[in-house]
Formats: sequence, structure tokens, C-alpha cells
Amino acid sequence: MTRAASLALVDCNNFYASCERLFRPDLLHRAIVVLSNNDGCVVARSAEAKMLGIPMGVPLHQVQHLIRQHGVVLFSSNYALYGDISRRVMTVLSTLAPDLEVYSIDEAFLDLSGIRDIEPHAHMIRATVRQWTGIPVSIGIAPTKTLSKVANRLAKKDPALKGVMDLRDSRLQEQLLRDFPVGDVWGIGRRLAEKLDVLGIGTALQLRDADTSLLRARFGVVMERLVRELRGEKCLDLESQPAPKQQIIASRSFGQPVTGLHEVQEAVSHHVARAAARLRSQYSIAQTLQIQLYPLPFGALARQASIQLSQATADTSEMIRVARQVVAGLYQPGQRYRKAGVMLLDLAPPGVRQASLFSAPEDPKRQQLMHTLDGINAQFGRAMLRFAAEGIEQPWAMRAGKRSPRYTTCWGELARVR
DNA sequence: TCTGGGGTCCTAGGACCC
DNA sequence: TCTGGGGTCCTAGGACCC
Repeated sequence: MTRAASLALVDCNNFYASCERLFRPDLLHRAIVVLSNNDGCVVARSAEAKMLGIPMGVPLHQVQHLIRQHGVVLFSSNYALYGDISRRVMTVLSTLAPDLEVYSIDEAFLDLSGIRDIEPHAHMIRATVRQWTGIPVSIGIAPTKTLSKVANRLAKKDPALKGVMDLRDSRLQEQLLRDFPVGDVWGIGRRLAEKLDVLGIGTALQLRDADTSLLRARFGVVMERLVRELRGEKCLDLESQPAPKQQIIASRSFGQPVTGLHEVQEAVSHHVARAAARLRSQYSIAQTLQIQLYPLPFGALARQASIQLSQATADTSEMIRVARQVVAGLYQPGQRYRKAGVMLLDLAPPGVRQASLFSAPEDPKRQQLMHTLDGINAQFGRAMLRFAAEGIEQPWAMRAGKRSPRYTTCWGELARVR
């Protein structure tokens, strides 16, 4: 029996539905469903709702008959609440393992190396989270992240396991992967499952034992990593420090279709403000602003524009000023819009190269670039002053510029100090 | 008629440079 | 008319995740 490094995936059961239930204990055994913004789609279901055959992500109108027939209780989503409860769960978990990675609002990978009796420990984790937060969780234990995902799924499926599945044993892996549909493997979506099916690969075991180089050639490096992980070879590390976002998106569907330019501009301005706030909270500035307007009917191509800001910034009013102009350009009178979105790209810091150029010193493009770098420097200086004023430790440092006689390469880089 | 809001990584192809 | 190699950067789009 081979026993490798031990990783656990802790996943909250029916998370949003469980959160709502905390405040409605009378709904303990009732079918309940949580809806997306504007109450459009089903985004979470209690076990009872799953049993009724209400699928994940389905538009509400498609299951209205089931809802009425079985008296399913509906909730609008309350992300502030779910975020708060998630933080409590993660805090509890962090006291029960040497290291953890918060993977999503309802999942965390735990490093359990150094813990001797892992299975009893996992049961203890499960009971503690339940007792301290009220949230039920399932735990999958395995040598790699991908296998721990498999284990977690099995833990959820078989009640006899009491919420914990230990998949460290390689013979057990072989046995259980045999019946595990390849489409349920982490990283295999609908498209890939279809393509694998054509190759005669229908189970996780067949995928695990397939020819690596063939898969690599056909599907790329992501697939190769996935296959190796299924074999118990660790390719994905635990990332306990959350990396700063590389792009920030803020978008919303309108409750009703919108036609007026002013209304669209107001909505976009609001999204810009939300995105910029998130940008500042990770101490970043953005160089590129992207605006998307989604017309009706559903599925119609979005109108979009991408704008390089004259200098990278995190300033809300400057971004809103630019965004309003862009919206005016994209907007078509008489068109009905269902959704608007904003995306911030080319974020810095940390460690993001801002620009590079190989050109003669008099090249106007180089002048432009130097101007941009000056802009970054200025932003950076102001940020530092603000940190100092607020007594915050200065988290970033900056480097810029590099020259050679004939040509000049310039680049700016904001690097993390610690 | 009614259809969420975030994110990530990878690849292909074109522009551009020496 | 045919004729180069090697490289970077950017963008769009596809696939996936929760």
C-alpha cells in the first residue's frame, strides 16, 4: 500500500442553500433554491431540490412547474451573507491544518502533512466546522488536488462515508476511478468530455492510463498535468497566498431592457466604481479599460471597446470620465440592452511589466512610453504618500528604465517587496 | 416571453522588429 | 516572380472552474 503526501479538499455542502438555512431552521428538510441576480437562474439547491431534478444553472421559468408542484422555497441571492459565512468557515479551517488554500467561496485545500491519523482528523474537522459555523462540509483526502476533488465527490455521494473519503491508497484509486465518469473529473468540461469520448475514453481510469504524449499533442499542457495528477503525481501546488487579480470584472444584467444612453452610462459608471474599488483594495492600478454592452436578443454579439488609459490609474472619476465617452461611442439609439459590463486589464503591481519597446531614442512611441512610465511613477509616489499617511506598511517597490547606445528598451516594473 | 457574475489559463494568428 | 529566420507582443477566442 502506497501512501503519498496528503491533501484534503474541504467543500461546503450546497453552500448558499446551507447559508440561508442557518437563519431558517424550519426549512431543514425542505427543498430550497437560491437564485441569481434579478432572480433569473438557479445557482444553488438543497439536497431535496436536487432530488426533484432541478438542475444547476437552469433559468427559473424552465422549472416553475416543479417549484409550484412541490412547494420549493425560493431565495434571492445574498452574497454579502455568503461571503461573511465563508470567512468564518475558512477561519475555523485555518486553525485545524498547518496550511490552506482558499480555492473558492465554499472550498479550501488543506495541507495535512505531518498529521498522523488523517482520517480521524478529517472527521474532527468536519464536526468542528459544523459545530462552530453550522455549515455541513464534505472532505476528500488524496495525494494530489485532482484526486482530492474526486475523493470529495465520492464523499458527497455515499452517505456511508459520513462525509469523509480517504483516497490515498493506490489500489482504491484504481478501483474507484474505473466507475468515475471522465466528465466529472476536475478540468474536464462538456466539450472535452465529448472529444475524449470519441477516443474511447469514458472513465477517469481510462484517462489516467491513456497515452500522455498523444493527449498532450491533442489537448495541450493542461490536459497533461491533469492526467499526471490522476496518477498521483503532484503538478498543482497548494497556493496559500492569494495572488492579486490579473483582471477585474464588474457586470450586471439589467432587470428590464434598457434603451436610453443616459441609463446605460449610469450603469457603466456604477460598474466602473465597483471595479475601481476592488482594484484599490489590492493596491493595483489599471492601464486598460474595457466596456461591453450586450444587446437583445440573448446571444447577439456584444459591442465592446478596449481603451488604453493615458496613464495607469485607480482613480474612479478619471475612469468614469473615459467610460462615459466610450459608452457614447458604442451606444446605438433605439437598441435595447440587456446587460453592461466593465473590465480592468493590464493591472500593476505586482511584478507586471507595463510596456517594453526596442526603438531609437527619438522614436515618438518611445516618448509615449516614457510618458506612461512617468505616469506610473507619479501614481506610485502618491500611493506611497497615502500609505505613509495612513500608517500602512509600504508593500511595493518600483523599477523602471534600461538603455543601450543605439536602441532603447524601456520597461516599468512594480515588484512586491515581501 | 422568461437566460448570473465572476475568474483562470492556453493557443493561434497577425503585426512588427532585427 | 520568388525569396528568410527568429523572435516578441498583442488580441481574440476557446475551454474550464465556482
